[in-house]
Amino acid sequence: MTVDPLIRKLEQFQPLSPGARAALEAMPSRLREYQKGDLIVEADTSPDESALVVTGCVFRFKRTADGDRQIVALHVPGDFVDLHSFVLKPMDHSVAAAVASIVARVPHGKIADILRDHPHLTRNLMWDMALDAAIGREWMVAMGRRQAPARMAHLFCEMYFRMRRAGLVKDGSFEFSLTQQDVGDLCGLSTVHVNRTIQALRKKELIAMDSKSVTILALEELIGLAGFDPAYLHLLE
Amino acid sequence: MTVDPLIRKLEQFQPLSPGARAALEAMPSRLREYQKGDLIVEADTSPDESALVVTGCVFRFKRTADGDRQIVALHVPGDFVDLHSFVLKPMDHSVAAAVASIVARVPHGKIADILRDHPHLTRNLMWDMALDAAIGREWMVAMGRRQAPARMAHLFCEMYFRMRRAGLVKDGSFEFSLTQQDVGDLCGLSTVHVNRTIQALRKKELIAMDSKSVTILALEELIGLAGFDPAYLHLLE
DNA sequence: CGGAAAGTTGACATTCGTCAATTTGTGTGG
DNA sequence: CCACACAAATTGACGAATGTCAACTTTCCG
Repeated sequence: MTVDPLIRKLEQFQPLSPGARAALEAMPSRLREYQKGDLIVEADTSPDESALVVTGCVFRFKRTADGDRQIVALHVPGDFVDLHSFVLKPMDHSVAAAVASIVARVPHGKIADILRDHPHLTRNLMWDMALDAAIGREWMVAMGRRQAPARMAHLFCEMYFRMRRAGLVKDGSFEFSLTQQDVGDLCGLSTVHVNRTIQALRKKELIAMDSKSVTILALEELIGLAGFDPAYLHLLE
Repeated sequence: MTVDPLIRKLEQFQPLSPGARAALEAMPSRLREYQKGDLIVEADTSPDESALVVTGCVFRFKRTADGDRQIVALHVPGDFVDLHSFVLKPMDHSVAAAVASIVARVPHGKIADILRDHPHLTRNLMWDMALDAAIGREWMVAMGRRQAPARMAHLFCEMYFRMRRAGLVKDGSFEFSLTQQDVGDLCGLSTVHVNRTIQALRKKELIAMDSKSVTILALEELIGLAGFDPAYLHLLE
């Protein structure tokens, strides 16, 4: 089912009642497919649905007045991308597909219905919002206080653990077909600098990377370089 | 009353029912006073209360493995500092007083009671959490994509508007007695660079600043330099 | 008055960005 | 299957932004 990864994630906070789980599973949504780069939600609009990643990878971004792009969040299957648009409108940022993705669009009215019928579920969703914010805080630390190699190593560590929670890591590698420019906009670096930093990580044999995926070759060393502590992801295992 | 600024802020989302407002006003809390630098909540602990700023200024910060500090949020009166700790524990960051401050500590149990009795209030609190996240996103853009002068100008613009919402701006100036080192840890810059950048802003006569306060001398120009768009603050006026 | 914390300055090193060119990869039409 | 077109990756040279270190000065407070 399309909501399985979401349910698995939400239950890391507290178990859902059978009724709440059933309500989520029955949650009406339109499935839509997007190609890499497609805009899913545009900044300044006030959507009446929220997007749930089913397959692929989706990011949220803002632009500065002079057109520079900064990616402010990256979402994997099971993530509720813009749950906040349920309460906070208009959108202060845009949402786009990082790779070819399938996204479920859930009407806000339905979310309201489910929360009315299952008040306890509210806590789970607040937990998810809070988790999102915690990831954002860690990105702030990375951008403000880590230099390029550690910053990118940190990104790869985070994606490794988040993809693993979604069950999408095999033999240390996971799908990651972002452009080096995308990575630059993620980390607040220029494309050229991203390129050189990736080469350094490769030379140290910490990661392998092609246009489709990233492979973690030496997790411990990568964690050390990044100064990574997975606590903020609130993983179970 | 200590919760007045909070109520005023929450009603920017949607009006509170008289019952909900009364419940907030009657919300039990211990008032505590902190001196500049005092730790209010420590990272890795699991507090059973959340902090509400009554007076002063409070920030949240994380440290990297090698001890560097990054401030990830700054809170003015009326802000619920760590509402997320209601659902997300343990804390992934610490909270400290940026200046001498009075803080109300509200037990999570009481928050749960109020939300049970006034389910609609939940939306207002989710809105507040979402607003917090929106501010964080804007900081990410600043740290990733703006250089020092614009980054600091952006900080001053944001604080100007947030302090104004809290009713704390007079003649373009507001209390701001952070150290230049604090500002560096806010913006992801070194103390020396902060110093030089402030001097540049002064020379352009955009701001005036002493150890206690900031005065905005030329708001329009400052906004232009920062590339500031207040939309993300969801101000009413 | 004394001392510590904060602010300021100069010299210098490093990181990172920009520009422009080149190479590699990838998909499409013939 | 080949040739072309275009996007992405890579490279080198250079300049700009920012960090570091070590002084020195000012402010604040007891």
